[in-house]
Amino acid sequence: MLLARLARVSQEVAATSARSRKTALLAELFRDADADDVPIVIPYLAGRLPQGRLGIGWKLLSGPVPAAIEPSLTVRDVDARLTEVGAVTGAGSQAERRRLMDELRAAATEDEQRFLSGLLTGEVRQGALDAVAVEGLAEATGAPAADVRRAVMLAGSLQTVAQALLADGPGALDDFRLTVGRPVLPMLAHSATSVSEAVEKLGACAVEEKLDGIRVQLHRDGDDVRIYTRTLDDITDRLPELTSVAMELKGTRFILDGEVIALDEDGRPRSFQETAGRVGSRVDVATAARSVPVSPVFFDALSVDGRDLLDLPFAERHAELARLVPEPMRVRRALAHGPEDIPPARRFLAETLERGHEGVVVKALDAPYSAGRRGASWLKVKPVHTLDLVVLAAEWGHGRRTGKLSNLHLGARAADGSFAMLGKTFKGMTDAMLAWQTERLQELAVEDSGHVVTVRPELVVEIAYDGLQKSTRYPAGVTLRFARVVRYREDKTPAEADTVETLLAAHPEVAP
DNA sequence: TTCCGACAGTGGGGTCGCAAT
DNA sequence: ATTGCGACCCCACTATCGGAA
Repeated sequence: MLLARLARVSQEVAATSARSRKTALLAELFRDADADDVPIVIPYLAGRLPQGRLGIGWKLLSGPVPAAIEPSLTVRDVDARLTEVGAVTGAGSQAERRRLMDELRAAATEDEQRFLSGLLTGEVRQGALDAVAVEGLAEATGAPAADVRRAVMLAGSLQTVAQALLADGPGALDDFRLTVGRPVLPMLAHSATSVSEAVEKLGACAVEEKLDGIRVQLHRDGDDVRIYTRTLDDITDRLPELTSVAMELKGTRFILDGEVIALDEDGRPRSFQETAGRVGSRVDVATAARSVPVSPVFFDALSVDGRDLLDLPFAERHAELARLVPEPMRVRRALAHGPEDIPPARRFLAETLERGHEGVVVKALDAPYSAGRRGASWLKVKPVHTLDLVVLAAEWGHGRRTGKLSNLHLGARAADGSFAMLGKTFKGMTDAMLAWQTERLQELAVEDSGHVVTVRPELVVEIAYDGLQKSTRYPAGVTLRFARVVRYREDKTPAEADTVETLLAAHPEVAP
């Protein structure tokens, strides 16, 4: 298949907002694709590369290269050339990669160049990722969409399912079963604002500690242990202590779902930054493991002794987990049978926070494991802090926010009367707020670099955030975690905004 | 007709690894 | 040694489509 065809379809998909039309366009494309094209076409459409990380970013794509007039590149050509670029390492590699990329871009037409840049910098934005592609694939092959979706969850990737489907037809879906050693997309949680809201919604449920660590899926098949992240990357080599744990558990064939977290001597959680740094270290793992050991905490069992547990109710899966994993390695939990158990569930949340954890996840006891979905049967509850901060600047938005001032620079009052920047946020804004702030901030503008509009610090905005973390980037030495806009406070003056001092006092554990 | 679940988009900060400076 | 880039951890929230109620 020609890259030009892919680029054109991608543009057409982006141009329509109707999901049914997107699905139809993709179905048509899949019908025309060779089975060999599919492992490339599918990830390209979702803005991914089959090779995973290639080390090609905006820097390598900068500068104009004359475009070809006639399309000649096939998707397989492009894939092979990108593999070649990714394989270049060592001294002088930057220049060689540059040369190869310029060569590739010169072989592409203008439309193809645009698609390639989008692909390599993560800006495909056509309003169709894997979920829409699943629908398109079902339409193209006549397989039921639900069956395709399930096969994708179990295979952990759409492209392998697509390839099998297009080569062998709907019957190929039967080959995708839960397999120990092959990662499954993990189930995710929605948010709830309170424990009572979550319990009322779910009925009989477990209230479990939410640990601020790294999600892991642990597979053991005899002597073979594999560990995967939320995005199904294999991190087995980075967590030797988890492999030891897997070998000591009672069963010999299982898939468990859990979290790893670094704890201090008292069993209190270390900061997320420490856990993430540890899990991210892959060069000298032994040293990293000595200075920041991590502990696993499991909360679900997907497969035990060759039995697929995904469709069992959570209560039964947890019983299997309890058979395999001793108490200290299972997440702490409390059971709630209905609204009458809301008070003890609230106490459990309070105790969890007291122990230094993030919050709780409330899980319906009768729900199956919805792999790869943000199931409504898991609800997380975390405390929210708010602050009144001053807008110092704003950045021009991209994509659907083009022409709108989007990303706000936030400041708190410092001791000397100036404002100390604490971070940025683009979250929580409605379209109406975006329109309003674009107008208002331009009235307050003192400078526009084309990217950042600096304003007089006069506008107060209420910001919600999850906590404070250390920062080397911002002057106060701290930054807000997951900051989002709640509302503008036109009733407040900058002199009434919160101060750095009170913020640090509220979070003594991270104060510099 | 209204409601609601699922999805995509919009990017945030931090840390690590690697190559270049 | 330091800096810049890319990858990948964590993540909240809104808008929209289209099926369910």
